[in-house]
Amino acid sequence: MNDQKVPELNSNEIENKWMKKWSDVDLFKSEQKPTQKKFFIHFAYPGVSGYLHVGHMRGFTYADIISRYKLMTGHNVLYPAGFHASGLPAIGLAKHVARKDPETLEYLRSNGCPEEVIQKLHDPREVVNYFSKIYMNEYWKKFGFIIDFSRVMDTISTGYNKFIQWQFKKLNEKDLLVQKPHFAPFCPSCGPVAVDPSETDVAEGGSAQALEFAVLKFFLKDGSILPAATLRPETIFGVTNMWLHPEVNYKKIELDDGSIWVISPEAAVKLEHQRDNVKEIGEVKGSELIGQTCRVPYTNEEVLILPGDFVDPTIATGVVMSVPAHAPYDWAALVDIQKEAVELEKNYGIPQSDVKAIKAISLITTGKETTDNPAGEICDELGVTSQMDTEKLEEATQIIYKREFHSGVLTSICGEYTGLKISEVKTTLQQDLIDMGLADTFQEFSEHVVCRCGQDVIIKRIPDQWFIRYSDKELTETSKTHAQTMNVFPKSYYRDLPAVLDWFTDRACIRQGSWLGTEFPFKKDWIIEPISDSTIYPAYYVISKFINRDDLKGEDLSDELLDFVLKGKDNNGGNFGPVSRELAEQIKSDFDYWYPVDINLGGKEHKTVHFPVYIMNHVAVMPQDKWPRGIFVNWWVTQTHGGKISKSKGGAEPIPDAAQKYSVDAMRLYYTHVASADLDFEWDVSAVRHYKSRLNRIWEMIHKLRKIESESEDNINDWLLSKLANHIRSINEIMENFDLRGAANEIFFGIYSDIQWYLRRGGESKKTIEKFLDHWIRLMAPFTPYIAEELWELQGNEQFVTVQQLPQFDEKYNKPEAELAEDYLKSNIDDIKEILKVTNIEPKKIVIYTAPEWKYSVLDKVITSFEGEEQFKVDNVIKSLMADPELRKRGKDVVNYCQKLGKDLQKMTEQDRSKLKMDFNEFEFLNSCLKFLKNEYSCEVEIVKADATDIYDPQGKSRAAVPSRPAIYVE
RNA sequence: GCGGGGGUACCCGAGCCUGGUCAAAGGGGCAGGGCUUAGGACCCUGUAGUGUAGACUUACGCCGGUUCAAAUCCGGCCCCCCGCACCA
Repeated sequence: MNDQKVPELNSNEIENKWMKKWSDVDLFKSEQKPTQKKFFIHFAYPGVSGYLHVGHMRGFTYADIISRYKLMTGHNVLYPAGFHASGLPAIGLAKHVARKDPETLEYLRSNGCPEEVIQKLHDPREVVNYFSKIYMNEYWKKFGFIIDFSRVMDTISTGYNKFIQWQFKKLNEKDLLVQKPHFAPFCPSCGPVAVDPSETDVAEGGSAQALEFAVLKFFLKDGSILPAATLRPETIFGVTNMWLHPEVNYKKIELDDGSIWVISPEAAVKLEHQRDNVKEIGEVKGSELIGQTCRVPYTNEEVLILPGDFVDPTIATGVVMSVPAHAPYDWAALVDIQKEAVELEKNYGIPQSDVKAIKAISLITTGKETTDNPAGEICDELGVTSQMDTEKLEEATQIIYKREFHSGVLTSICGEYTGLKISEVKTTLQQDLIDMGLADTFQEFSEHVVCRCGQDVIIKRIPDQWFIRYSDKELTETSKTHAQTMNVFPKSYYRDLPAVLDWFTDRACIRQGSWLGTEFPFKKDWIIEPISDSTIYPAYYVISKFINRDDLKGEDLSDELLDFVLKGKDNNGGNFGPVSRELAEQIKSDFDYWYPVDINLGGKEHKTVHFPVYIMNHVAVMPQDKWPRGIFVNWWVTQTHGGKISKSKGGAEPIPDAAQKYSVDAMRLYYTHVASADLDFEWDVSAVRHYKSRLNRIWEMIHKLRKIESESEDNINDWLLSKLANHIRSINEIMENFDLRGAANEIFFGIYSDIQWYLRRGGESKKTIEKFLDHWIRLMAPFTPYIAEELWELQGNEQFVTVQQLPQFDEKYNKPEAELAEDYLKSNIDDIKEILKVTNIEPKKIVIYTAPEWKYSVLDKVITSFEGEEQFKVDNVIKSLMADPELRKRGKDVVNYCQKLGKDLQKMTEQDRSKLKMDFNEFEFLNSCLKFLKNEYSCEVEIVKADATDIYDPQGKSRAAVPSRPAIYVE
């Protein structure tokens, strides 16, 4: 115990040692073991977009801990992994390399990518090849994952393509594919582009949203249409005038229904891509139209067209309707223009009186406004001075929009719509107007989007886009019902899932352009988009094993073979082309053994996209007994001051560097313990270091324990093993609910503090410690496998701890009395501590008085009677007690004690009471702790019975002694 | 907007479903003590307030309610966060 020399914990060395030993014997290759329960777990395979960061390792680590736990609880585990190569990420990186983007090159170099590799990375296939290896060797193997690498696959191999095409044929057979028009981002010179925050394709506007504007048709005298775009079609009832930019040369466009629209040139370009047969037939300058009137659709009012310099021709149609009562911008412009009525008359010949006569028309009431001009009201409040005051106007717009949307109601000027809520009327009114031929729609981004080539990105209509029909009622209902039978973690997501499945609507599933992926079987040159090609892919892990070892080729995956393997259909006489019947049977048998998936683990970003389609596609194309069994969602590791860790911001250090610095075990423990799975946490280097030192401490502790050679028979040994047994019981329960953090807390902190107490109490039994260490090390193994293997070997074991079984709760070690005794001792120590604190005494002598005999017998009787009677009455017990002459002598004391007991008992739980009933000799136990107590306080300690004769009790404290709570005197 | 989550001590973070054992686990930080040549590591103690005896008072976003009893259940309010579609 005193010898401090402990071999240093050299983590990197240990990691390499065990990594090699495991791989030498191919420990993690999964084969069928028909007698064992199988467990199939995988994580949502990462997109190949370059280096991963320390945050990604969180989820992967969870998957590994669960795998290892299952392995150690009698399961045959399959934990495969692959790479999602389709879609944009790999191409995105390759494009950046190809255009020699300095940031990208710097990023590659700083992560240690060799120059000769960088030379090749302009090719997306090279990107996939290179990074697959990095993920496997530098991340997953290093972290000790028990992944079966013989099954690795990616989504751009021939075999995978065949598999996905098969899936789409099945969807089609089930009538779950449909064609209809769709709007998608499009660059007039580059074709389809992706608009997403990573800005792979776009130079600007990655976070833009596609909006659907209502276009209201205002009729000019000559019958042509001024189409005003708005997000608030209901305000049509409040239109007072129109705004056109006087300097813009508006285009006259003829649509295929013969109508003529007057819109800005920018809008004309957009319209061409949103409609068929659009023809430009003329041009008219804004100023030429100003001063004319036009007819408001539906209300048929005639309103003036006025000049508005604020009108932006690049937004929507470049035609704006004015609703001053509810649109702060319009109000401010109206106020401005009314001030300039004189010039207006001069320049455009509009009578001053007409302009000045324009009054805001209110059509919405929220019950809160004091005037019939809410927009004007807000502008006054915020101190808007002119239409140039854009910041305040923006704020005003937000306020009024939000308020009116939530609590607004249409007023009596709105005809048949009077009294309807804004939140409800919006869509119905828009649809009504469209049906009457008075309105249309127009697709537009919420902000400017600029392509890498410099052109503006617009929204294009694709007339015959293919969709997967997730809106299908039966599919949705079946999926919802099934989801409720799944093990979904955390619980919040389990509750959420039915709503998500309901909300999930048809999804455009193919696209054109430079994307990696599988060609859609029903339309040449169109590629299945990357969400849709990764839904039932875990099934492919069963097949990839055979392809990887060359039992068959990717192109051999015929529809017949896949039907046979995945659906058990055997309808062409067992002929699978080049694949032998025997091999087909073997693959099928593997599939039937491993499938369904028990846990699919992924980050929270998958909650509304990947997981729902994962469930729905299984339900759609697989037999019911192959539908997924469980989902585990993990939240993120964020940047130190919040926000996503991102490469561009130079976030956290590369994974291999971190592993080397902090050790794999420490990082694994950090991910697991620093927060629950359903919580984001910040990457915190100093916290990781703390976990490393925690492991160091455990390492040293175990080395110290191993030096103990003696044997003792104290209560403390029973106590330690009992505590351990109960930890084991609770850890097993906790792990069944996948509360990894809770389990880690017990193993690395709870058990540790127990062994500390054991030593402090003078525990020193070699036998006990051996037993203890055997269990403790096994418990650590799923979380910190390297250190566990090393310690396991140190303890003289020859097999891997990885493949041992976790200890199970053993009733024979459960000793409630031993635990009660230590708790009792601790509570006495607490009391003494409290007394010392309050009195500020440096103790020279401590006397502990255990309760007198008669109190024990009173307690006994009161408890019995308390539990025997439904309506407990102290008086009844007192009566029966007084029958005893011995007690009668103490009359008053007995009554007092009884009454107090009665009250206490009522507050107690069953468990507390059962403790009171335990056969426990306080006096003897305290005496056995004398040495310890004297040591703790470095003073004289005496244990006496309160009813012994001639006791030392200068302050009469002994009278306070009751069972389980002795009196204490300190001097 | 639609859907969901959350506000706990100096900080992170358990507990809340199944009310009492909760002045609230665990970790970190800070302070004191021990150990040590010193530092670090490690161990002990403290970390809402009061208290010369093992307690009491005030506390889990705010207000109110249910209950013998509320961090936990119910109602209202304030504030914060996340996902929302072609993006894995």
